[in-house]
Amino acid sequence: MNKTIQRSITIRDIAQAADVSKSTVSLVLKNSPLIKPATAMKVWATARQLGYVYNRNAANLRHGRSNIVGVVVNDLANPFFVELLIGVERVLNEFGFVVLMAHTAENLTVQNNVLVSMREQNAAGIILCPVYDSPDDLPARIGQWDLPLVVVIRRLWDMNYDFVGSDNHAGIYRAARYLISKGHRKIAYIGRQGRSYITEQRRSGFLKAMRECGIDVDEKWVIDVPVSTDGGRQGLRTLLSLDDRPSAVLCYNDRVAIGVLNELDRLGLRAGRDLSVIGFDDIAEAAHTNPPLTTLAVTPELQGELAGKMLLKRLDNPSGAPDTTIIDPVLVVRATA
Amino acid sequence: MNKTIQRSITIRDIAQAADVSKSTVSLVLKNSPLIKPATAMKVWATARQLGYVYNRNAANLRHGRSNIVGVVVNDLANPFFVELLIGVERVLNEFGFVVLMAHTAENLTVQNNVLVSMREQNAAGIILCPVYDSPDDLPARIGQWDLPLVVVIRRLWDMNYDFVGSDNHAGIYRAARYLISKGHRKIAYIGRQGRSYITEQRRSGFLKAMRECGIDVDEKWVIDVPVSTDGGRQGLRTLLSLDDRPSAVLCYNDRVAIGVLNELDRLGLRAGRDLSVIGFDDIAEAAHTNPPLTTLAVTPELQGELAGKMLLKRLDNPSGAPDTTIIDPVLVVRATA
DNA sequence: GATATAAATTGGAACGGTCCAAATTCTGTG
DNA sequence: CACAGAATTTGGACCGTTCCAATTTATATC
Repeated sequence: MNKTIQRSITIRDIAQAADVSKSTVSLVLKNSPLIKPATAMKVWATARQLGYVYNRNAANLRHGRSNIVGVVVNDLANPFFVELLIGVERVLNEFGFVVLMAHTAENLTVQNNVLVSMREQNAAGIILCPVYDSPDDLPARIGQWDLPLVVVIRRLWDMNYDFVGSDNHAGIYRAARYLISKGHRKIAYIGRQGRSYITEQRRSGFLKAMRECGIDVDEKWVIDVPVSTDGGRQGLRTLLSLDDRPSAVLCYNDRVAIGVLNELDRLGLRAGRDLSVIGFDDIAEAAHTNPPLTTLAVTPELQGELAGKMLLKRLDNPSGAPDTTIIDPVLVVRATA
Repeated sequence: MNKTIQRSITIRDIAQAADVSKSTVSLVLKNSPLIKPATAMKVWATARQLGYVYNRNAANLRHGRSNIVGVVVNDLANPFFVELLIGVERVLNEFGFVVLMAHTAENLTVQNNVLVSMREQNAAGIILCPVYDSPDDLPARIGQWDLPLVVVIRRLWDMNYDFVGSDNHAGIYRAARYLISKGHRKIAYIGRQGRSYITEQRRSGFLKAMRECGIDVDEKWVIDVPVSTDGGRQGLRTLLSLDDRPSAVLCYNDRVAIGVLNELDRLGLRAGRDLSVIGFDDIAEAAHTNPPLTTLAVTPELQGELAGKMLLKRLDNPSGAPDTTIIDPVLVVRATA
């Protein structure tokens, strides 16, 4: 065991061994065209031979930017965000960036800490899905930090920032119209507890479709639950306890819908036959529920990729006007509606 | 718009403004007891006032260690790993570390790149769930990099490293015994395609239970599939196409089991009545499948926490003997068996 | 009030790269 | 062969912190 404390190999060591200057080595490492190929070869060889490891810390310190991108996500328990994360990660990796991941669990304090931490870490940029009750000026504040930012999925009331997300209003509207076209009139909506832009958008999409078709909405059929499978179960129980039961239910997202499906099954009812159910997101698992879930596809992984690319563009051009990409949800009809 | 390029505020700026030396400021920032409280107050105040941001890059460069921990995970499409990740992240965060996340998608090349990248990033340590066909000397190689490492979930044949995982052999064995005790004799096992320590362990747990009970295993009932919902579906179809069908099926993990459940439902069969099904992992979603899945609970989130803590311990004591924690799977009986 | 000791503070040298302006070595041309 | 211009290479300052040894200041003791 050679247990001497070994100072790590630096650019200088290579320089000495290869008989060039450290500047040359530096240039070689970044594949500069200034260097004569023969020299480059020689340097690479000795670098490899000495077991050199590039020190990004030192590099970052000097030129003031890093290859770290912070990604903050709030609910990894929801596969939607995981798929998003996968997309982001793939794109960023491809372009030589590395992902500093943080999970806020919908906690505002954690979110703040995490953002500060990423700033200290000298992140090149941030991809953020804000906690539901984030202050409206959050993006502006991050902007003042000179930290390029792309907001994903959850738009705040303020909209002056790069954004990738889906058209929540149009999505739910489309699903509602579909149900109506199938002859449903007694349609319930299980929404999210709490106020936010996205929550309002979805609810209003539902209400608009109903209004347009001249269908009265019994307010008992519009309920709010926590966004989780348990929320879905609980929502369904509430609806089934009514004297006048709906014949179809539109859910805030797939997680909620899966809870609904589960509760239905428990009660010996069959989704699609006894009650139509539609979700939102089309997470991977929606194709494998029993019965398979009819839902609105918003391609989370693609959204992740788009967000990654938008950030890269922003890094190239920090001062351009804010960009926005909105995915139009596609209704995927499976077995539940 | 004040658009002058602003050099960022450094420790020196604070020093000047607060009329102390930069060394003092440095000491204050790390809450050194050497500093007189009054001075510390003053320094903190000016730091806040100037909008100072700590530069971890510089700090890391100087003292040679960072607060970054690399977490490499291979299959985020499997909620098991996500839950693990959540656990890891929470613990590390609590202790001031930050997670550099990487997703290898079971690709050995990606895994290598990612590890190199983390090394360049000067990570304090690594938590790694190795790609299935990782070379056996991978942990040793990382050890030579002087990079503290905790391997999770997937043990290689070599075992000389910190490890957190579950007892795969005992888990499947227990499930098999349970099925047998329920009167099943025609039990199938849907395993994983490819060889690895963990794959062998599970299969042998199954075979051992059968042997012990003097039950012949029809080799047509022991099949291998890709680990995915589709793998599960495909496996079930294969089994149902046999002249002699099994009455129960043990699955490599919950994802596979969910595929089985889905295919059963599609065929109008009911898991638990027409065919008993048991999974492995007890991912959150197992409680919400239709019908709810009987499975082996291995508490992935807890395993993540344990792995995080083990790494922290290793950072404290780099030269101690390798540590191992094995979770004993608990059979959670729901509706499918 | 002098002295010994403890408590606070400080300047300067690292850490390992990148950047820049200047120096050196090559080319091709007359 | 001299020389301009291009192609390569190079030394030294610098990025923002921490570490260390040394210095200054405060406190206790006689």
